[in-house]
Amino acid sequence: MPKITDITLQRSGPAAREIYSALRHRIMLAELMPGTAISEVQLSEQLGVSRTPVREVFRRLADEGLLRIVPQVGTFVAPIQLRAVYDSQFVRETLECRTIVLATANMNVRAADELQDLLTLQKRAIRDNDLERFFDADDRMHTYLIGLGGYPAIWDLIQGVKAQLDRVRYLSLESGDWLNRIFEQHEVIAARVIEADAAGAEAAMREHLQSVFLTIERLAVNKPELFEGHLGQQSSAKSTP
Amino acid sequence: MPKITDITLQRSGPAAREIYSALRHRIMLAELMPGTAISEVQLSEQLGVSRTPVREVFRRLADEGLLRIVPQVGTFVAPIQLRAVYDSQFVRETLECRTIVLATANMNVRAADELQDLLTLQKRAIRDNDLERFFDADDRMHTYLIGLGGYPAIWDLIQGVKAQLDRVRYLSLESGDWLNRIFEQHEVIAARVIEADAAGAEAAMREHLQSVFLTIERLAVNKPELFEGHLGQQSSAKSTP
DNA sequence: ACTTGCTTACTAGTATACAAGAAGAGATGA
DNA sequence: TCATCTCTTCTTGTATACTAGTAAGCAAGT
Repeated sequence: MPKITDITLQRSGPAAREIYSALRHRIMLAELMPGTAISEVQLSEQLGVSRTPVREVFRRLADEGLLRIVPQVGTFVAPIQLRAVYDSQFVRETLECRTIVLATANMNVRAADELQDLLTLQKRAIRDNDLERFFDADDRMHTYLIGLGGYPAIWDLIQGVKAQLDRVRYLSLESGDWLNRIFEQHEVIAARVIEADAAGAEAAMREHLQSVFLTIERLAVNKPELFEGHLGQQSSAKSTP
Repeated sequence: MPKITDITLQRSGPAAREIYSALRHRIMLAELMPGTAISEVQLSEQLGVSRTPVREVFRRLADEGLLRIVPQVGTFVAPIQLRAVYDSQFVRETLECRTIVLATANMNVRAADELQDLLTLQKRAIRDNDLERFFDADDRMHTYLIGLGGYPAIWDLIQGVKAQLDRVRYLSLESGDWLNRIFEQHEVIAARVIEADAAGAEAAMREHLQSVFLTIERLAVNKPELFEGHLGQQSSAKSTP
């Protein structure tokens, strides 16, 4: 006769985790625009759970700067603060430019193959014009390079600050042209790392990150309504559809 | 006849925030040792509130890596992972060495006065042998230098990763000797920044942060029982006193 | 027509109740 | 004496009820 502990295979699963991923995804892809009001009750009913797990998710997203909780008033998708975007860029550039120097020191054949594979993934995503898949492969390449530098956990930290950057990236709807340019930069970075050219790799990485940042800055000028203080008056706030 | 809203002067205040600060403080100062079990019910009764706010605090501290929540088993003060300490050191050194270069470019008379004042605070804390006050003044100096670099928000990020470092610092019970050495390093850093010597300031900062790290590494060797995987079996776990 | 005051509907914060699982104590059997 | 099973008691996860505060809508008075 099996012990009770043996049956614990089909766990109901942490509902909160699912909700977190889903909601975060919707915010990142701007399916939920900045300023949009989100009700705990409404969302919990929509998902068929109670307020408690939804509430925990709200708290976490608020800590990440993606939601803004106003006591006794409501919860809103946070506006994109240009200040935070600049800070994110600074942190990311500083850390990645340092780690890639370390990465060149740990170079080997297997790593070269891995980088080649990641480049191939990106090329295919561009061919299929699949923005989300390209960003995913992009992330994986940066992740791998950071791990190669010897501090894989740094990526989690970058992931956190990168959230504000990525929100704008998705909004900017970068065209195939830009994707190709990003891909070419990735190729240069990979080449420099593979040939263990520390200074060259660092320069290539810095140029790459800064050029991505420029497209973001451009959007900030073209669509200023998405940024800064478009909260406080939630005049244009709409409920979740 | 007064409105109902007029009587609402004595607000109870956000209980969760208070609990967060208090509990975090107790963990940081190692009043609660790694591995210690903390019960939601027990703490909520002790504080005279319900489980809900306590639960939110637990979640946040778990996200920061200070608590470890094991479903259906318990919540424990997280062990200090040497890996995380190394990562923290790397991030902090990388970011602060970059920001201090920027700080030298923004130097002015008022900033020099401020740095002098902060050094005075530290000297007095050492004289009074007040470790906590010294660490506080220490933090304020680093905060100011980062702000002077033009990215004040970066400090919040460093604060987050620094948590793991500070836990060890408090545990190491640095003596007056060490405090004096740290103070001297601060003096050198301030001097280099004031005379706008970017390279010198960066070097001084790097040496400073690495020397602090060395004392931490030393403790990790001397008291290995506080580190790594001392959870899972909470054999030595005690309840909150 | 406009202002003032109150009612109402909605919000997040908190408290409490219930459910599910894990671990240890103790009984029961060999 | 030792192993095994069961039950009690703990834990966190979830659901629901209640409190307090905000803001907008409505109605009465000017």
